[in-house]
Amino acid sequence: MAGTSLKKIAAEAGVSVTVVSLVLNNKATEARIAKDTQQRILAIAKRENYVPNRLASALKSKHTKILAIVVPFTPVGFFVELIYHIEQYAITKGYQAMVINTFNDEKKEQESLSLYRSGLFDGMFIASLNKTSSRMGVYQAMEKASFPFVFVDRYAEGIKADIISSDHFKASYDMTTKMIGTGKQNILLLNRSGQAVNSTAKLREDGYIAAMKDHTLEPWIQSFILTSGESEHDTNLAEVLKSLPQKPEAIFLHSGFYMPHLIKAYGESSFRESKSEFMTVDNFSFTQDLIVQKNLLEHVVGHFLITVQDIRQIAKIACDTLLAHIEDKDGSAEHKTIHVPTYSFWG
Amino acid sequence: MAGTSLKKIAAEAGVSVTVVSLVLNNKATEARIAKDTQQRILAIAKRENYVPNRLASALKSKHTKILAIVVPFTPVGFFVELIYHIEQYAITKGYQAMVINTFNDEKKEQESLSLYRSGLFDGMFIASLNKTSSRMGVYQAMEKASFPFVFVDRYAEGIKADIISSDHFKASYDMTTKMIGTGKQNILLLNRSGQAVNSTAKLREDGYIAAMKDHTLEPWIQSFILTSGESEHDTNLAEVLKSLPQKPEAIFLHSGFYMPHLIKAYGESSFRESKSEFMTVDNFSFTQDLIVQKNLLEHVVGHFLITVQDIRQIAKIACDTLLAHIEDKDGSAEHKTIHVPTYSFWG
DNA sequence: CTGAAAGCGCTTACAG
DNA sequence: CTGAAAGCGCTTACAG
Repeated sequence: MAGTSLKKIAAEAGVSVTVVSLVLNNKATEARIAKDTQQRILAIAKRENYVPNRLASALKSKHTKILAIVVPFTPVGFFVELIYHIEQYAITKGYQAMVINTFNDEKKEQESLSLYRSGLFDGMFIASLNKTSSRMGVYQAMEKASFPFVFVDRYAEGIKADIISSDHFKASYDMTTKMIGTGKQNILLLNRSGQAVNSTAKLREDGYIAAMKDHTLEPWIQSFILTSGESEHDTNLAEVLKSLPQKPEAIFLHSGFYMPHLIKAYGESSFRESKSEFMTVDNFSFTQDLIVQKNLLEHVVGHFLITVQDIRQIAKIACDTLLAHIEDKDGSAEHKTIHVPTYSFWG
Repeated sequence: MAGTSLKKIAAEAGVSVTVVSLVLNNKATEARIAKDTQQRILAIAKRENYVPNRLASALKSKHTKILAIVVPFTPVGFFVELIYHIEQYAITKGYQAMVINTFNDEKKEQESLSLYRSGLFDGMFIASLNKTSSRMGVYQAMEKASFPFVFVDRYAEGIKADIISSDHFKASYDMTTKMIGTGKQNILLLNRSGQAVNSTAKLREDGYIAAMKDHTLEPWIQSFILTSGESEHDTNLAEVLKSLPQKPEAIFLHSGFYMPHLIKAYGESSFRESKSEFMTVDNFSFTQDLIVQKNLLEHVVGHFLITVQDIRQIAKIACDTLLAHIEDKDGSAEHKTIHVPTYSFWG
C-alpha cells in the first residue's frame, strides 16, 4: 500500500514502532520519550502526511470514535436537523457520526441494531419504531452487553434506556389548550395512520385528547394515509377533508411534515372561503423551513399556532448522554427521560 | 467480549477457524466443505446471532464496503436528497454510506479527504469546494494512490476525476432563453457571493450570461450575502432589492435554497404591487419541497419558471461509476463528465 | 474436504 | 528513555 505506516516511520526515524505509536498518540510525555526523538518522528509524520489506519487501531483499542444514528427516514425535516446537529456537536467531542436509515421497516431496524456487534460503533442514537416484537431480542442483547445507546425522539416501549426528546404530550396538550382558549371547540386532529405510528405521534394524540377532555370537549380525530402517486409522498388529505360532516374550527396536524399537503388539500376544498385555524408541531430550529411554513400559512390561512422543537438542544443532550455512557461504562446508572422544552407562537 | 467470534463457533462446531470463515463468507462450495459441516456452522452462527467484526475483516481484506459522501453542508435540500438516494442505492449494491460535512471550510475538506487513508472507506463521493489551492496536495495523493472517488454536483477544477451532475450551464442557459422568449429583457440574476462560490453557481452564472449575450441583452447581476441574524441563515436580500435602480422584469435566483428569503424580501419591497417573474434552479425530486415552493410562488408571484434536477438519477449514476472504479481497479480509464438531464416547467 | 500459519497495522503491558 | 512481543478477529494462500 502507498500509505505511510508506523513501521515505515519507525524505520526512517531509526526507532521502534512502539515509540512512534506513543509519540503520535500524545503519550510521549508519560512514556518519557526524548524530546529530539519526538521531534524527529513528528517531522516525518507531518512530511509524509501520515494518517493512522483506523481499522487497525480500533481493532486493538476497542473504540472507533464513530457513533451511529439510526433513524427511520433521513429526509424528514426533524431528522435532517437532528443528524446535522449531532454530527456537528459530536465532532467537537472528537467523534464522527454515521447515519443508518431503517426506512420504517422493522427488519431493517433489527439489522441496523445488530451492527452494534460489528465493532464499527462506540454507541448509537436510536429513533425507534414503536412496534417492538421482532426487535426486542436485539435490544435485550444490547442491554446485556451494555452497549451504549440512547433513544432520541422516538423510543421502543419496554426497553430500558435514556430517552431524549421534546415533551410531545405537553407540547400537544398546551397547544390544544391555547387553541381552546380562543373559543374554538370543533378541533380536528389529523393523524397519519398505518405502520408508521410511533411514540411521538402517540404522545401528541394523547396530549390532544387529554386537553379536549379536560375542557369537556369531544376529541375529533381523522386519519389520513399515504398514497403512492407521482411524488412518492402523496396523501389522501383532500378526500379526508371532503368527507368531513362539518367544517372544523381548527385543525391540528400532528406533524409539520405534511403541512404542505394539507394546505394544498385545503386550498382545493370547499372550506377555503372561510378560513380555519391551523396548528401543528414543527421542528425547524435552523433551516429556513420555518420561513417557508410561515409564508405558506400566512398566504393560505388566517391564523396558525405552531410549536417549535429545539433540535440543536436535543442533539447536544443526546450526545452528552451517550458519551457519558461510553466513557464511564458505569453500566447500571438509572435510566432517565430528558424533556427538552419546546416553544409555540401565533402567526 | 460478549460477542461470538469465529473462534468460538469453530470450537463449538469442532472445526478450524478457516472452515467457519469459508462457510460464513459463502465460499463453502468452492472450498468443497462437507454439507453437514456447513449446516452445523450455519446453525450455530444463526443461534448465536453472529455478526462479524467488520474492523478485523476489513483490516485483512482491504475493503470495508463503506463509502464516504463528502458534502459542504448537509441540510441543504439538494444534499439531503443526494445523500438519501446514494444511501438507498448503495445498500442494494451491498455498500453503506457515511456522510462527512465540510461546512464550506477548506481545511475541513482537506481533513475529510485525508480520511481516504484511514482504511475506513472503499471510495468517496465528493461535492467539492471550488477554491483548490490548499487541497490540491490531497487530491493529487488520492490520484496517485488511485483511491477511488468521483465528483458529484461540484468539482475541484484541475483535478482529473469523473464528474456526475446536472448540466448546470445548459439548464441555466435554457431557462434564461425561455424567459427571454416571453418578452422579458431586464432579467436580474441574484447570486450569493462570498466564499461559497462553487462550480455549480459558476456554471449557472455562465449559462445566464451566455443566454443574455446571445440575445444581445445586458447581463444584470447582483450579489447578496448571508447575515448572521437569529435564524442562522438570514440574507440581505431585502436591502439588495431596495437598492435596485429599477424593477426587474424577471428575477433569476441562482439556487432554490434561498427562495423563501427572496419571497419574504420581495413581499416587503416596493415591487410587490406589480409582480415580477421568478425563476430558479431547484432540486426537489422527491420530498414535498416542490409542493412547498409551488404553493409559495403561486401565492406571492404571478408566474415562475423552475428547473428540477433528477437527483435520484445523479445518485444512481454516481454510485455505479464509483463502484466500477472500486471493483475494476483498472486505474487509468478516461475521466468523463456525465450530465444528467434536468427538466423545467412554468407554474 | 480440512487445518496450521502468516499477517493486516495498530496498541500496550512488560522488561530493561 | 526504548524495544521485543503478544494479540485484536479476521482472511487466505498453502499443504495435505
